[in-house]
Amino acid sequence: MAKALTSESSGVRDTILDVGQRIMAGKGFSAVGLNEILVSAGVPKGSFYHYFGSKDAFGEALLARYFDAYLAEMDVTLRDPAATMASKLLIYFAQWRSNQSFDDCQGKCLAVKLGAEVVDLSEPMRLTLKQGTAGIVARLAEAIEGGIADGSLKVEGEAGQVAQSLYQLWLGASLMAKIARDAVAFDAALITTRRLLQLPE
Amino acid sequence: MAKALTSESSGVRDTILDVGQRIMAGKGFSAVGLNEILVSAGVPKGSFYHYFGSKDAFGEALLARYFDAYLAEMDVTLRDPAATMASKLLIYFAQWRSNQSFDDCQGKCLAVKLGAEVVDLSEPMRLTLKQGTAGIVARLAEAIEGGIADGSLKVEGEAGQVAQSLYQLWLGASLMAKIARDAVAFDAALITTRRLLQLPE
DNA sequence: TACGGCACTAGACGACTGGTCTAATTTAGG
DNA sequence: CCTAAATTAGACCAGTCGTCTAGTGCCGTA
Repeated sequence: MAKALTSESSGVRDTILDVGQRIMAGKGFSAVGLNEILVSAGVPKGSFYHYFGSKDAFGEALLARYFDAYLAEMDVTLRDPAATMASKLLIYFAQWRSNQSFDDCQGKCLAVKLGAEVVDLSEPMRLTLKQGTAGIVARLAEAIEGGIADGSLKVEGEAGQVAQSLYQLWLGASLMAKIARDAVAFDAALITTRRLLQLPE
Repeated sequence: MAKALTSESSGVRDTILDVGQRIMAGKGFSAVGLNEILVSAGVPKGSFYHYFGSKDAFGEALLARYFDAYLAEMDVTLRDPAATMASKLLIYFAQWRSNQSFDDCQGKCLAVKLGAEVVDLSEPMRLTLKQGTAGIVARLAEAIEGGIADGSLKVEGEAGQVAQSLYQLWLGASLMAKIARDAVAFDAALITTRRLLQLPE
């Protein structure tokens, strides 16, 4: 019955994760009760503690799964051999922007939505976040180095430092976009991104 | 009794706000119950609803008060006539960094800590956040224009766009600092800040 | 001194939700 | 058909926000 409503990729555990991610991406971690997730997933409460040790452990699994998928998609975007590194980076940021669009629902970036809240709540969740964001920055740094190598972009200073700054810039832009509920933050971030990578406007 | 523990600047209302801010800056909004705040403040529940209509209204007052104080302090920092605009901006960001230090408690920036969580929870809180952050960006833009005028810095493009990007950059840096629990994010942000303002390293 | 009215405090209470856990049930294997 | 593991049902109580009724103390006025 309720199963048909979900993607039902591989059993109850993933269903809970799917639904939980959708709801928590909207309302945050603490504000969402297990009940809401479980009812919406059509899964009885008792099952939850069969698959997860606690709400915190659930949050950790949720973040880990999220970053796995995120990094995999990022690799797809940045690995295309038919494009310059600079253009692939611009595509990546364009995707970022549209992922945070307000049409479907605002903001699927869990680092922004849950990061600040969860970091002081659970050490395992913090470490998962730390590892995931480090992976993103590392890929960005690699892409920048690739762009220098293929001549499609230039940076002042170290690629790693620029990568870190770019990620922070877009993280902050996502937060501002959520606060202001418009996209001007992304416009500003994009202009600054081009400037830092010394790309034509 | 319990009064002596607080600053007791001007009555119960401010005490509740003081204590609430301290606790929520650590644990977030939803994760903190009124009880915890009120017990810690030595104020009975009945008083709370005399001063505030609801928890949401309380959060709104909290944010409004926070931004008032923040903008006032920012004005003090940026208004000193004896320094160049560039050096005042650098002082501002140095203050930002030390405000988010891990010694006392990590992170007093409520825009980072509460922003993403609260924005989808309460429209009044969102608008307070929007107004407050807009005030910060406006002052930053003004300072950049002043710095161009006094010759202490230069920017490519519009001052407002650079101001917006700088704020986003530091917002993101604060989030990363919370996640990683170190200050490398601020180092990166500072280097990029100097670059965007065309200041010597 | 007496009174009336107001600002505020006190904290019990209700209706409900939170996460957690144990006991019961279903399911699968031999 | 019996055992053992996988899964579920729902009890459990501490905690949630918010309401409500007394009660306190302090005014200004007379």
